[in-house]
Amino acid sequence: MNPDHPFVEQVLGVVEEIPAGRVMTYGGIAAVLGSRASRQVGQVMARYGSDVPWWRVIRSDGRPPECHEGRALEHYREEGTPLRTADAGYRIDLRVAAWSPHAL
DNA sequence: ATTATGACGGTTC
DNA sequence: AGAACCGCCATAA
Repeated sequence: MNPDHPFVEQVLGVVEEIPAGRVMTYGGIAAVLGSRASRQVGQVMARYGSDVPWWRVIRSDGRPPECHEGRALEHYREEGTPLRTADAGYRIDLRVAAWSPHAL
């Protein structure tokens, strides 16, 4: 898997399309690319996600990656992403914040 | 080649 | 709600 791999470019392309305050799940992105390889999306983010709004890519649980949940929270507050603050940390309101690149 | 692991997801219990 | 399982595919050992 190198940066030139089409899958990588497509993933990064989709992520860049996500508007501020909105989010997309790993599986969602994989689905858009006609795949179910949500893990590959995660891998791509881990390797090449440094220069895209990675915090807008979350898990289907409505929580950002465990490693960066604190980091992501700052961005969410900054962008006004719909959050559902609960006792055990917080989670994104997927019902409202979920986004799809269909309308482009 | 085989096994384990990972910024994951969905189903089942 | 939480845990166990299986599916997915690239990488590392």
